[in-house]
Amino acid sequence: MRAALAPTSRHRRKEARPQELLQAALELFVEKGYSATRSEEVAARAGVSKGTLYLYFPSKQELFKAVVRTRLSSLIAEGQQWVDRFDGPSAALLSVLLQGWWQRVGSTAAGGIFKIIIAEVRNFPELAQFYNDEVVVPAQRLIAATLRRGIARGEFRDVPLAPTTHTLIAPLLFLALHKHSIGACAVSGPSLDAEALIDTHIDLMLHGLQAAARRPAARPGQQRRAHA
Amino acid sequence: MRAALAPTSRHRRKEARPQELLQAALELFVEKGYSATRSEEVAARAGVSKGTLYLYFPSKQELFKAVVRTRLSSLIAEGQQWVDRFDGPSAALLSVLLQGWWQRVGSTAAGGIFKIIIAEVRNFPELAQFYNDEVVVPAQRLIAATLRRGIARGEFRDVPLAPTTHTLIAPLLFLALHKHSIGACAVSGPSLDAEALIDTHIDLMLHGLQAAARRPAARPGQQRRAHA
Amino acid sequence: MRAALAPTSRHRRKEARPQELLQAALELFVEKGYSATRSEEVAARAGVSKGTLYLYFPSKQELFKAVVRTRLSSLIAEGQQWVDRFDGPSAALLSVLLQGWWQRVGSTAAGGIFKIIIAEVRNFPELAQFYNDEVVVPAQRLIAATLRRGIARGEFRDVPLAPTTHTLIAPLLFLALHKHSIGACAVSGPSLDAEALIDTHIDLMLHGLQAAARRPAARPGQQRRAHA
Amino acid sequence: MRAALAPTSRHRRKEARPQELLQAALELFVEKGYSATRSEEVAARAGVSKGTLYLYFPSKQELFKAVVRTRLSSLIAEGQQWVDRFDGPSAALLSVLLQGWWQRVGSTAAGGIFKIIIAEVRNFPELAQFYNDEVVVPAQRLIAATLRRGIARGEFRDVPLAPTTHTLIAPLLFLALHKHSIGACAVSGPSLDAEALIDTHIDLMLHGLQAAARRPAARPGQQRRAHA
DNA sequence: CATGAATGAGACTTCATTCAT
DNA sequence: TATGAATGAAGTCTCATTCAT
Repeated sequence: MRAALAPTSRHRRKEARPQELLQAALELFVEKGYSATRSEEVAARAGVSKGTLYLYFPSKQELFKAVVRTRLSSLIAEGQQWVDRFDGPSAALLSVLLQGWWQRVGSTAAGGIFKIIIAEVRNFPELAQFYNDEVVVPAQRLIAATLRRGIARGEFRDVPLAPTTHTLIAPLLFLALHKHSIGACAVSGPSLDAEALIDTHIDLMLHGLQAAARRPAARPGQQRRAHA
Repeated sequence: MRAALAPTSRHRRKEARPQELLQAALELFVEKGYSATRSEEVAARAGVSKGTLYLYFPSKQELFKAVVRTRLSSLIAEGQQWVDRFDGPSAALLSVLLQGWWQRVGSTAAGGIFKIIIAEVRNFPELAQFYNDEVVVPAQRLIAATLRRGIARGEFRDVPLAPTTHTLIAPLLFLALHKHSIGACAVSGPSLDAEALIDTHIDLMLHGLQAAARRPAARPGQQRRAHA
Repeated sequence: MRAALAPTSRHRRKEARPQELLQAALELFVEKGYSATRSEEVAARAGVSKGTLYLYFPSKQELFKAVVRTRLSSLIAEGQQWVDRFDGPSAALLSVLLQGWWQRVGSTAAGGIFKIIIAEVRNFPELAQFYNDEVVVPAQRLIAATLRRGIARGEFRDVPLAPTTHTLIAPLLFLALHKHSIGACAVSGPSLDAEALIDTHIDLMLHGLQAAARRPAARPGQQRRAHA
Repeated sequence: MRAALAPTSRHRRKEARPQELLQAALELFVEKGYSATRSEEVAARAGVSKGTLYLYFPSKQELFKAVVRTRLSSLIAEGQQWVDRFDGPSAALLSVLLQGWWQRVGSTAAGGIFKIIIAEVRNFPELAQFYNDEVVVPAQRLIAATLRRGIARGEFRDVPLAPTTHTLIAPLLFLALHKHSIGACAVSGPSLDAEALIDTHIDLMLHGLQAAARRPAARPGQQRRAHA
């Protein structure tokens, strides 16, 4: 089934184990939260026994940290490359970044990591610094760079960077949070239409950001979708 | 016999107990989360024994629901009255609502309730419905009513209500979430300036909402504070 | 309302309290058993507060002993008088005793005391001797005397006294036990028809006891009721 | 690898655990009753820790149900086979059934189960239905089938089935009840001679049941033992 | 006498982690 | 390497009993 040089299925399994365990752990941590996830359940979902989990990760805490490490770091670098290479209106760049984040992160399982962080970081102090350095700072740098670019090119008003970054990111993060908490419950409340929400958000933001004179220009999300 | 005199210390304690317990519970739930808070610890912080807690609240879950009712439901009802009675520009009303929410909820311990909901609602399905009925729906009604008012009076563009409500609320909620999770950790990262952030958010929103022709009018947050 | 010399209603209440508490305790002990009965519930059923119960009985155990003492002793003496005075066929005497026991004891709340004894005597060692001396021995004496009378008069076969006494009594006691345990549950099983059962039992017993030659004589239960 | 050799001590223990736990549970339930037995104590008597008990039985209630199934249900099924296959006088069959019940159930620890049911079934409604379906109904079917057989073959009088079944069973059950309650206490009262009592009971019952013409026939208990 | 708020030992059950196999 | 039986600390909730009023 596999080429002669490929490792035996046994070896392959052995090498794949950590990834399988990390995937199972991510899913369960997102579903139930860190504390409420039982290590036996992680092992079971990865198709191994409880003892095997402890062969690869010395404790539940370390397993959690490994999940965070493997799932968040690569996502940041990719975005930074977009910003560095982009050559077009800043409004379009901002739109691409936010839309892209939702498609590649927010709407996937990885989006649930934010819920875990919000929920349990305070009971898990060493994670706080790690998450701040590894995720918060680089992500804010990304958005701030884009805003600075727009202001410098005269496309955006001269807004304060940090708070604006927050207002830009928060609704998206919040959407991911919602998706993995109340949104995951069978509640007869109003369900969020993520796509519409993101379009509206971007539209609103660009309205707010753009200098009065140029406002009619470049609003990429607008062509595809009218605000129902 | 006890007539108009101050109640005995025993009686005074008895009447104060529920509030003391609710306060202790709120603090601990916000600090540690719902599951991670031990009921004995709530009792201890209120200065009573484990058993006494159960004299006033039949279970940990009911204790939590009582906290939500005391600290959120009642304020939302109050806000609805504001909206019903308000007589002035919708921009001012929106600004008052958002600023007021931060001062009375977001910046206080009650703001931590959102973290708890986000974090644990999925493991306690009964809470999902309770929170949805008691908080989510009334709060969205509040904001939507305000937007509808502005649109009807020609002050706001004809934006879609639900997504706009989300973009208006999310950054504030997110701020509260941050304050009680990463923001509560002793991390050397960038700390959020909540006041500046809210001002910027409101400014940005009003820019985005207001009809082009009238934009220069009524932006209450703007007079008092320049965007740092 | 009461004669002038009668104590005030307050005093009357005070004197009636122990009886009211004992009555409430009997009912609840029979319903739930000793351990499962909460002392607050006993107090509530007697219309007083928890503290008051402890004014009259120093502990739940003493309350239980008081219930047993006041409810079992008088029942025995009454039966003995019947035996001493009876003047007729022994079959009729036996029938009267067994029927009478069911009507005056087994079918009433007092019948539940046997359940309590069976259930809890082993966790309550000092009660064992008391119950044996006060109830078991006198009751067996009663039945044995009747059998001895029948044998002496040539009405009954020469059966062994102790075992026969047991076979005579057990089904009735068992009926009482059943009434207060499984019989009190809403179970779709076969419910016992106590009257029919007692008639059949007496019939069977007299058939078994009576000397072969005389069997057709005196079977009191038989006239009134055919065996369905 | 372990082939036909004896299992390792670890494996041997694992297979024996459920039986050890059931035995310990039976003993303690009979000694103290269901509620008064602490699960940790059951584990300790079986030589394991608290947690291990829950590895094999999901709750105290399920543990109890397993005890009933192991010690009563299986024996009743066995008895039914006896009845179906038996080829001889019904008096002998009845005698075998009652004597067998005493030897295999009544005189063993399993006889104490009836005490538990009597004592606590009312506080555990789920157990009522379980016990009724699992024990009461099958056991009554067993005896009723035997009576019906005797009546059909002209060996027994045409007695009513349900009440007769009760009179047949009750003294045995009562004997078991006594043995595990008052009989288990160090009381200087008259102790029951179970063997004699059962012989007498069977003798009495067969006298009562058998048709007048045939009474002298087949009374198996009679040859071995005179009524002391 | 009477009350009922308060206590705290103790019950059942869960689950991260260890370790003999 | 892999297993899964075993452990025991910890969590929620109950209830007999006390005692200030």
